[in-house]
Order: sequence, then C-alpha cells, then structure tokens
Amino acid sequence: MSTPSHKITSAEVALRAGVSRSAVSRVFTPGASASKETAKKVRTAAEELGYRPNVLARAMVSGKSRIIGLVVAYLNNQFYPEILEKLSNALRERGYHVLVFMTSRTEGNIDAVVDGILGYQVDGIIAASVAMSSDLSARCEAAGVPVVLFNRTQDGDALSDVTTDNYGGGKMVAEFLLAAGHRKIGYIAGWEGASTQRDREAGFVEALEAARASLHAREIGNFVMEEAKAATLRMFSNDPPDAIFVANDHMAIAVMDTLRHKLMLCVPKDVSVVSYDDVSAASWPAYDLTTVRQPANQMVRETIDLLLGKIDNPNSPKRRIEIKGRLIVRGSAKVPEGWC
Amino acid sequence: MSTPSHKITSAEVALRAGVSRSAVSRVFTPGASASKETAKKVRTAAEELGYRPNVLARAMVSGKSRIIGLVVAYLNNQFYPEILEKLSNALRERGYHVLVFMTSRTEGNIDAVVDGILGYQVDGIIAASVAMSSDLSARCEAAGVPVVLFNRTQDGDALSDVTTDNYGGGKMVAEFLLAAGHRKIGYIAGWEGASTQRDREAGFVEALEAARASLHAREIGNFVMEEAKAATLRMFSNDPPDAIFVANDHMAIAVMDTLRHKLMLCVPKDVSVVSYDDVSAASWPAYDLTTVRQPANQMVRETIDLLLGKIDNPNSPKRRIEIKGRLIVRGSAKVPEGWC
DNA sequence: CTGAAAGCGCTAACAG
DNA sequence: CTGTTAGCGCTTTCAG
Repeated sequence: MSTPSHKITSAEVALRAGVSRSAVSRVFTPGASASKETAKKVRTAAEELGYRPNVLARAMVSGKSRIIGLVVAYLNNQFYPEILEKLSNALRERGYHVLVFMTSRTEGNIDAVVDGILGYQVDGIIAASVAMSSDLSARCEAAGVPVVLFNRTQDGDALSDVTTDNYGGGKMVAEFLLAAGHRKIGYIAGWEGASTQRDREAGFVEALEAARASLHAREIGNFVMEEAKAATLRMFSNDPPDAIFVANDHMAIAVMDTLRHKLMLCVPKDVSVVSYDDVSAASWPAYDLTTVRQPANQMVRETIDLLLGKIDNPNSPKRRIEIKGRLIVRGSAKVPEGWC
Repeated sequence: MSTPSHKITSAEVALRAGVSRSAVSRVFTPGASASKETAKKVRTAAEELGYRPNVLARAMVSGKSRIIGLVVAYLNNQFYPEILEKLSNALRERGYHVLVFMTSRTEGNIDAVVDGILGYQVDGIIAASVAMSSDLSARCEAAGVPVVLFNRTQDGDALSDVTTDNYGGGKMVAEFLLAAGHRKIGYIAGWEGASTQRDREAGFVEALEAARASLHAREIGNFVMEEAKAATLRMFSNDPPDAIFVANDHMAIAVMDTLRHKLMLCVPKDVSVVSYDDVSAASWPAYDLTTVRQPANQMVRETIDLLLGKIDNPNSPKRRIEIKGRLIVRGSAKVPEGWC
C-alpha cells in the first residue's frame, strides 16, 4: 500500500482499476451489482491506494448518514456507561455509529444540544434520560429524524420510548419490604422531573397504602450522591425508618456509605436498603444491594429495533415499550420468611 | 416557526430572505462579511423556516467535519466514562463533536475500527488506552488525520500522547509502602500490553530494588475484575503478602472485596492496598483507597490542546506530554509515621 | 458587500 | 453488468 499525502477519491481508484466511478461505488455498496472481475480489480486498486469511501459524501446524496445521535446527561451513574457501550456495539453491528452529545439533566440546554445534532444529519436520535421540549420533538419530526426516549417517558408527546415497568418495580419493592415485617419505611427520591422517579414512587406508595401502610419518611436525593447523603442524614435525624427504598443504585451506594460510616448503622440489621437498576456496583460485596434489575440488554435491543424500524419505515406508529423488571435479592435488606 | 415536512436548505432561506445562497452561507459562517441588514433578513428567514446549516455538506467543501473520533476500549473502568464526559464537554466548547468508537482492548479489531473512523472524515482521533498498529497510524498520517493517544504511549511511533508519570507513580507507591514498614509486597498487574501497566510496574519494582527489597509476589489481573479476584486468591494461597499494589482502582475494588469477603482479612490491618487512578469510587468510604491520582482535567486539556493544535497546524511536531500524579492517602493502607 | 458559477466525493437513474 | 449524466447542500473564487 502506498501512502499518498492526501485523501483518495473514488475517481482515483476508478482510474487505476480502469473502470468508471460508478463501478467503484457499486463495489463498495452492499447489494449492488458488479461482476466478480470488476470487483476484484476495484478492491485491489482501492487496497493499494488505501481508499475508503467518504461516508459524508455518501450521506449527502443518499440522505442517510448512518449516524445516530445519542443524548446523555450524566455518565456518573454507572447505568449509563453500560448502556452506551451496549448501544454502541449493537448499533455498529447494524452499520451505524454513535455521535455522543452530553447535556445536563435539566431541560435548559438540551434543546440547543439537539438542535446541534440536527445539523449533523443524524438518521435518528436516542435520548437517554433526558426530557425534550415538545417544540423540539416537533422539529425532529419535521426534519424526518426519529427519536426514541430511553428509560424515560414523556406524556402528551408523540415520542416512542423504552422503559422498564417502574410502577410495577416500585410495587414489588414495597411488597418485599412489607413481607419482611418492616413498618417504618422511608423513600429517597430521585429528581422529580424524571418519569422513572415518579413511577417508582407511585408504585411503591400505592402498594404501601394497599397494605394499609404508608410512607414513614421521604427525602429528595435528586439522583446525586451528595444530595442522597444529605437526604439520609435528614431522614435519620428524628424517628428513623427501619427500611429505605432508594430510587436508584447510584444514590443507594451513597446512602449505604452514610448509614454505615456516618450513622454507624448496620445494613440490613438496623435498616434494610433496596434500590433500582442493578448496575454492576450493586453486586459488589461491599454493597450487595437488593435491587430491581433493569434488563439493559433487552432495553437496548428494543430501543434499536424501534429506532431503526422507524428509520426504515418513517410512518411506522409511535410505540411505548415497557419491560418487566425483576427483584434481585441480595444482602442489603432483610429477606421475608419463605421468600423465593 | 413553521414546520415543513422536509429538511430546509440554504436555497429556501435565500429565497425567502430575497438574497442569494452565498449570502446565507456567509451569514452562517463566522468571520465572513455580510451587511447587518442582510444578516438580519437571513436570520429571520432561517428562524421562521427552522433552518440549520448541513454540517456534512459544509464538511465536504471545507474539508473539516468538526468531528473528533474517540476510540475507547471498556467503559467498565470508571476512569473512562469520566474522561469521555470531560472530553466531550471540552470539545463541544471548541465547536467539535465526538463520534464514539468502541473496541476491545486487544489489538485485533482496532485497526478495522479506526479504518471505519477514517471514512467519517473526522478531523482528528483520540485513542484512549488502545494500541494502534504502526501501519494504521501511517494511514491516519497519510489521510491527514492527527491522532493523539490518551493514557498510553507506544514506542517507535510517531504519535503524540498524553499520560501521567506512571513510572514515577509506581515509585511513589513503593516508597510509601516501604516507609510504612511493609516488606512482603505483592503486585497485581494489569494487561501487559499496556504501557501504563509496564511503567507503573517498572517504577514500582525499581524503587523496591533501590531499597534492597523485592517483589514478594506477582499475579496478573489484566485490568479485569474477575481476573483480579482470581489473582488475589492465588497470591494468598501461600505465604501471603502484607501489602499489595494493584495496577488500577478498578481491579483494586475487586481485590479488596476478595480480601475482605473471601479471605476474611482486614484492610489495612492485615494487608495494605494501594492502587492507581483515583476514580470516584476510590473515595467511597467502603473502599477508601489510597491511590495515585491521574489528574483527569489536566490530561483532557492537554489532549485537546495537542489535537486541535495539530489540526490547525498539521506540521506541528509530535509531542509526548507526561503529567505528574499525586498520591492520595486514604485508609486502605497503613500510613508511615510522620508522612505528610 | 453581493450574486453567479464551479465543484467537494459520491450515488442514482438511465441508457447501452 | 457498465458508463454517462445529474445532482445532494454547501462554500468559495471571481466579477460586479
């Protein structure tokens, strides 16, 4: 392979292979018709020259960039790097690449961010745990760019989304805690703008009430470790609970640290802790969290199917996919008698 | 703003504003000359139509895509999500976006991955903790795409890189452990293909030898938690050490879990543990790791400066930047008398 | 300061 | 199966 000091075009390959530019194009276009012989000549020439088709030029004429924009808020919560990795791998297998757009979780600048994405002619957008103004989703719609919300729903909106059954998950946790005999149960909430937070809490509280119990204490942790610590301290400053449901694992880690190292309590002897997500740290022996698993692989698969489906068939209807979660019982909470 | 069902072109904006396409272009090109009045007409029309310049088309003619390709191996190690986030934010501030390419850590498929990147006409590539064949770096060179290696050096190669002083860091750890009175010191190695692994170990071992001590035990963890656990078990199966240096925090977490929960040892009473990186989990009370901090912000800044510098000025020379690390003393290792 | 014209690298329709 | 032709949306000389 020679190493010229500029980018190689299909014309140069064509010249060297003694064919036309279209021939070159066809050889590099899956499912286009070129004779075995032409293909070989072209591939050889391309190899020798170090030619790669220019994806951008291809995108311009075909209208498909094979780029998916991924909007993500905080990578601190281990759940999201895991998702990003899975998403990226699965997408690559289907011939797409991921352009990452970081934003803060609050609605403020997300519109600007997505606006920026649109300029890259992405074929689709996955918004992980962020909210979009309906104005903005309308623009995406208008631009013909499908959007799917990952791990977040948004009402009154025409966006597809993939979530787990957060309501059912919250309910499961309440039933588990109740069955273990807990009666003074606290809840540490995530950011209240998040549908995950709202649904988990709703399911949790309703199951409590269905059993004639009620929330003993409630504090807000906003999905942020520092705030979760402060919330825990507040919750234990007076008439402490004997069990806590924390809205996600990320905060639960901070909660457990605070319980043990600031309040000198034992988990689960003094207080049971249950949370949500089942990130990999949840299974580390130091925490050993009982938690509701969000089946990441399945969520990713559904998200991609939904998005690519919409790309292939732009007027496929909006869909909301809700996947059942499962309670993973570990050591951070008392286990009810005979629980299986 | 109206919401047409297709993508808006500069021609449409031009038409509505009663100017030429070039005028529109100039209004959206920073530092181009357009009269105040034209600018206003164009902006209004653009706003009403919901126009965004097509970055891809612009890239084709200008030759600059404003996309940086980021190659990253595993997001499991918390260090990388943190870096990705910082990188992405800093780059966006400078008008670039990040296209993420995931690969496995071993050299196998990385060439294919980078090859794919080149097709996107990225303006530059940041390779985080992955090795590139010299053949491939030659191709990037030939294509005029600068590459900088993040947290990894590669000898015999013309690539710029940004690392911390891993050799010096390893040395610091040895001195710290020795000063605390440890004499039976073990090392859990990372993947041996990594320069970080090699340099940390080299500095560590040489400082040990300089003090007429030597490595008491050595096992390989390959930067993978499961393997680090197995390595720990092996190391303690016979004549256990009283201190361990673990090549990074990610493995150290697994090592500590194993020490405490499988081997029933106390840290640091029975064994001191020191590691490398200072990811956020290192400061969680459950681990409270004494570790060498890699100054992420500074590394990111240098990386970006280096890369963008090379983009602006293609024949700026290759540079290797090495940043000093610092030992963050926490509770996972005995602290030498009078250490400050 | 502004418009007309040319062309970035590629693919898609059309003849042959 | 193959080459020719016409653009994708934009920026950029070059005249005016």
